[in-house]
Amino acid sequence: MQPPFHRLEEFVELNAEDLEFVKAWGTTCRRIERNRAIRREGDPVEGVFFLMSGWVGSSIMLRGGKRQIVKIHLQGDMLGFPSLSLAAAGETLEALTQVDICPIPNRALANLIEKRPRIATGLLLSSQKERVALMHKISWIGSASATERLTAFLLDLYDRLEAADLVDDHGFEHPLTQQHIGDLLGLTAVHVNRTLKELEVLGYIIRDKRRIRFTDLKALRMVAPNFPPKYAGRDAWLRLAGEKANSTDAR
Amino acid sequence: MQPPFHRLEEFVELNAEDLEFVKAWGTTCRRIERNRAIRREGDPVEGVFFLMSGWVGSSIMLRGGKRQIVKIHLQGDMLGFPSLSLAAAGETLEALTQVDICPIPNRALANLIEKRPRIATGLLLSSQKERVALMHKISWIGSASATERLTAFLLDLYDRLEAADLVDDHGFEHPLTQQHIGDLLGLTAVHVNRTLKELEVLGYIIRDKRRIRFTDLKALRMVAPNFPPKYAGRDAWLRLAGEKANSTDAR
DNA sequence: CGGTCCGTTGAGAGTGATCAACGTTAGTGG
DNA sequence: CCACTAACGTTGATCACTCTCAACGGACCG
Repeated sequence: MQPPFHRLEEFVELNAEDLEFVKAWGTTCRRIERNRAIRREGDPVEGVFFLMSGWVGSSIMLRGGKRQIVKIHLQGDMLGFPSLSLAAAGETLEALTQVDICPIPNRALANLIEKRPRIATGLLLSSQKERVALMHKISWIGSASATERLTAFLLDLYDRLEAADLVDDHGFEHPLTQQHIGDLLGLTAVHVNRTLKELEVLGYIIRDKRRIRFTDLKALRMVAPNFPPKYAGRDAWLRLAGEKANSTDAR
Repeated sequence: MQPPFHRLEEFVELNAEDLEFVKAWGTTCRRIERNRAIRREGDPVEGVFFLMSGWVGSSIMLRGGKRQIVKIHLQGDMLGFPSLSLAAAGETLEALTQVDICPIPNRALANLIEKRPRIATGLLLSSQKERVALMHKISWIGSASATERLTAFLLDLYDRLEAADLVDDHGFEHPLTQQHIGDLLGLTAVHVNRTLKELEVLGYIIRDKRRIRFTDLKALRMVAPNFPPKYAGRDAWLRLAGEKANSTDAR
C-alpha cells in the first residue's frame, strides 16, 4: 500500500531523491490508540508529525473547560506545524481513531529545508493552504447559521476524504461524536443533533451509526456559505521557481 | 527611519547579506490611498507584498454581500501569502489608511527560498505564527460572547501595535469603523457599538474619536477568552538548524 | 447648506444555549 | 450469555444573547 503522500505532492513534483527522503519517515512510525493524546497543549515542541493513517483532532482548550477543535486531520496531513512558532505546543493533538504517526524531529526538518528545497516549498505552500482553510473557517463560523456551518464542515470533510480516496458510495465512516462536531463548529451537541436531523429530513444526507451518505451534494453545496477555493496545483512551484523546476526534475 | 523588519527578525537573526536582500524590497514601494483595494479576490497571484506602513484589511466576501475581515495587517506584515497556494487570490487586500507596500514577485520569492534559507525559515515560521493566530481567532469567534470577542480583538491589536512601536500612553489611533470591527468579529456594527460602550462604562477603555486608550489592561486580559501564547523567539531557528545557525551568523 | 457616512439608542424577533429527561448503544464483568 | 453501566443520541421547554429594523444626531465634505 502506497503511503499517503498526496498532500506533499500537491504543489510540487517530487523526484526520486525527494521520495526516498520522505519515505524514510515511515521507518519510525508509532501506533497510537483511539482517544489518546499525541501531544498536549504546553508540551515541548520536539518536532512535527506525519499522519500515515487514522483521524486526529487538533484542539485548543478554553476557559471554563470548553474546547475548540480547530481541525480534523486525515491521513497525509502534517501535524503540529503551527506550534513550531511557539515556545510550547499550542494545540492538543488527539487520536480520534487508532492512528499511525511518524515523528519528524526538528533536526530532520532543518536538514530538509537545507537539502530538499522542493519538499520545503511543498510544505510552505501546504501551510498557506491551511491558512486559507482557516480563513474560510473563520468566515463561516463568524457569520453563518448552524445549518450552514454544518454543511460547510461536512462538505469540506467529504472533499478531503475524497482526496485521500476514503469516500465510498458518496458516503464515509467517521469517528466523531456530536460533541466533537459541536466543538468544531462552536455549537452545542444538542443543536448539532437537531441540525443533522434537519439535513436528513430535507433529504440531503442519510445517517446510519457513524456513517454519513450524501444523497444530494448539489443541494448541500447551495446551502454552504462558500464554495471551496481552487488550489494552485503543481504549477505553483513553477510559478515560484520558474524554469528551474523543469531542469532539475528527475522524471 | 528604520524599515519595520521586526517580524522578519522575530524568529531568525538576519546577517548583513540577508538584511541587504530585504532592504532591496524597499526600492520598489508603491503608495496606495485609503479605501483602495491592493488586490481583489479572484485577481491573479503575481506575488506577495511587504507592508512598510499603514493599516490593511484582508477580507473574504460571503454570499449575501456580507464580508468577513480575516485579519488587520500592520506595518512589517507580509500580505497575500496564503494566496500563493491558490489559482487566484482568495482574499481582498484593502488599504484602511494610506499605505506603502512593496510588491515581491513570485520570481523574487523563489530566489529567496533558494539563496537565503534563513529568511525563508523566518517566513515559514511567521506563517506558522499566523496559523496560530487564526486558530485562536477561531476559538474565540466560535464560542465567546461579544464582549469576549471584542476584548480579545482589542488586546491582540494592542500587543501587535506595541510590537511595531505604535502604542502611546496605553492607547492608539486606529482607522476602523464599527462596521469594520463587526465584520472582523462576526457581529453587527450596532452590537459592536453597545459592547464598546459597555467596556467604556466598566472603565476598561476610553474612546475619543478614533483613539482608544486602555485604562485597565489587567481587567481586560481577565475578560478575554485566552491569553496570547508565548512565541518561540529567535531560538526557534536554533532549534531547527542546531549549531549551524551560530557558525554562519555574521554578527 | 445639503448630503453622506458614521455613531448612538430603542424596541421587537429569532437563533441557538441551557436545563432536563429519556432512549439507545457499546463495553465490562459476572 | 446476561446484567450493569457509562457514553452517546434524541427530544422538549425555556431563556438569553444578538440580529434586525428604525430613527436620530453629529462630523466631515463638496
